[in-house]
Amino acid sequence: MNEQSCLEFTGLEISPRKIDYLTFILEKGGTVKTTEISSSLQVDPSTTSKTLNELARAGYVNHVPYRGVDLTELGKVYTEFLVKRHRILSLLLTHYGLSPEKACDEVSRFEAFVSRDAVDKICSSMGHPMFGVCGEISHGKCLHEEYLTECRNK
Amino acid sequence: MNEQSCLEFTGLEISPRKIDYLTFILEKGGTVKTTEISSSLQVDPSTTSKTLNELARAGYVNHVPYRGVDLTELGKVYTEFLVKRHRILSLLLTHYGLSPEKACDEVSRFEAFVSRDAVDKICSSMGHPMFGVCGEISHGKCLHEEYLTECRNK
DNA sequence: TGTAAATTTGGGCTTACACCAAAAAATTTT
DNA sequence: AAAATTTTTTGGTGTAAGCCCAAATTTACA
Repeated sequence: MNEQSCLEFTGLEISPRKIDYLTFILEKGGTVKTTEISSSLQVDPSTTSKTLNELARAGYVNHVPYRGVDLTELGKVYTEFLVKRHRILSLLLTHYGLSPEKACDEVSRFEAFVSRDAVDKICSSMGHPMFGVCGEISHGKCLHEEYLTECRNK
Repeated sequence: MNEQSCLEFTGLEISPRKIDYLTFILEKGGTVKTTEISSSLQVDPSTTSKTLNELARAGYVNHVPYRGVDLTELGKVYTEFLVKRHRILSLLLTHYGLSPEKACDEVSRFEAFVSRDAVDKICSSMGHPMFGVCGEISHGKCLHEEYLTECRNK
């Protein structure tokens, strides 16, 4: 995976449920076992096993059978975007009178269908906030030109 | 369908594609033929026929076989909400730097998963705007108490 | 009335997601 | 180290939402 990989996704590649898998793996960190994911997401281990294979085939995780998974470089970059998207959108909704909890729930339902492009626009329109309602917002390694320029001019 | 029917939905009842069917039927008005829907949504008539049956079973349309469909009272109220949601969310996104067209496209992808409750909060937080980027925003027959009170006090 | 057009039905395919049972691999226990 | 237990995977199934094609049905019209 090269350095431009962060520019090569729309944010619409992953289904809602796979977002849960990836963010769990990112938050847990390191190598994660099938059972840990299964009990966290409350699904049968066989379901986890199959989903992990799909995520591996798509290049987001390394899966060593019977051993566990960890994020690939693409997986890390991608999942950081997923987290950022979640936090930006949640923060946005709280600006319209939703409680942090409700905002989080609401966003979890639709975030998979919000493009990276839209998130970037919202993010810069909000002034690249550093904190959301459910954690720190990392602007990651994929800062877009506009923000880099802003930073340089500080 | 009684007068309270407008209070008995979450906004999450309908799949993305069915939204297209219902809004087309609302916009076309009156009784709509299978073929009209098919050519507008670019799907096989057999697909339309089956979807119409599902919408009829769910109570949103009256379907007279070989004749066409029209919205039930519930269908009208519900679809007016769908349109309002689309317009409120599109308007919202344009406030974050998205063009009207991009906002519309973006919203079309995720609107099905935004609850009525969230839409109501966003709507009142925006001051119940009357115009969106893709048409007039009707606040319909299901105005919530807060807005009714506001109106009474004007 | 008979043919053409519209519509529906039946069958099949895909994606996403889930479960269970059984096989396989790893781990733990004795 | 071998046996027993636990974890993980595989294979089979099922549901729900879409979609298409081909064939049957109904309507419309010439």
